Amino acid sequence: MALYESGQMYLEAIHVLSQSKDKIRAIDVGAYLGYTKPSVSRAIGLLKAGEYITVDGEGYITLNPKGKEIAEQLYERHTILTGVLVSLGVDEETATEDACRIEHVISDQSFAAIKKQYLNNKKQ
Amino acid sequence: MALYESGQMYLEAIHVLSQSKDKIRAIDVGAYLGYTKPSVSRAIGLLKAGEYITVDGEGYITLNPKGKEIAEQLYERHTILTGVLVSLGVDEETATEDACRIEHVISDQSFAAIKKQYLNNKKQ
DNA sequence: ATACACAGTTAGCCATTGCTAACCATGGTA
DNA sequence: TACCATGGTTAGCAATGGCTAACTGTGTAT
Repeated sequence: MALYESGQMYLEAIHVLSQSKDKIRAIDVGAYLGYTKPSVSRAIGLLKAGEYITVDGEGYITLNPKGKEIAEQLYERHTILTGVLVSLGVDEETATEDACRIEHVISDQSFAAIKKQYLNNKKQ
Repeated sequence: MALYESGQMYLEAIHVLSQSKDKIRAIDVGAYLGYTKPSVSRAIGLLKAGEYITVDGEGYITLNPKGKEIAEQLYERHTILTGVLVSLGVDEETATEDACRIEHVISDQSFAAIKKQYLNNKKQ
């Protein structure tokens, strides 16, 4: 089961939400991403089928190890990329939006290079 | 008439090809992008309808001012982003691939910030 | 009990953008 | 003339991923 950009967004959203709430349902994810219930419902179904998440009898969503790994990786990309852009003078909102799109298309190699440089700069 | 990511790719391809050839046809664009004739045919039709390009009676394609501006802007992004990644140690091929995807999703503000930083670094 | 609100699902539409199959038109060559 | 290569078009399929409309189920409040 392939995971597309859209699926990654949902995983990341669940991860972010779980940092401030302990019970997350589809409706929360939809509110966070600005998507409608049916869109979320389908996406959640696909992620469940792919074993990226578990949805309990009450509709509460948790990330499986597989999903969590992806979500955390994306979130790290998001954080670092936003940090890089902000450090270059880009405003927070724009930086976040751009990071959100770039995180899905950049290669591991390029991200690693950017991260290394960013952390080095920060130290000094 | 809206111009989507795909349309931008075609404009950029036409621009790049016109730096080494003076007569460009749909078939050349397809070969460059790795797309089939029907895909290119439709895309060219849309770009023509949107007045981004002109196609003469023999099928030769030229960028209109409107299309040229977009193509040049994208090409600049491509060049700079590739340069940035390479300067961070990313290999040429990966850098180009990533630049190709990032150039379509990054904001003007973020790109300007990256460009400024890159040119400054280069000078020293 | 009836009614309403809230969460979720199902069915099905639409856009973008690639593809294959199959066709047309033009030009060169046996 | 007959054939074939080349370039382009048309028709229609598929995947991703939003959307609306309309339904189900459950719990609360009048």
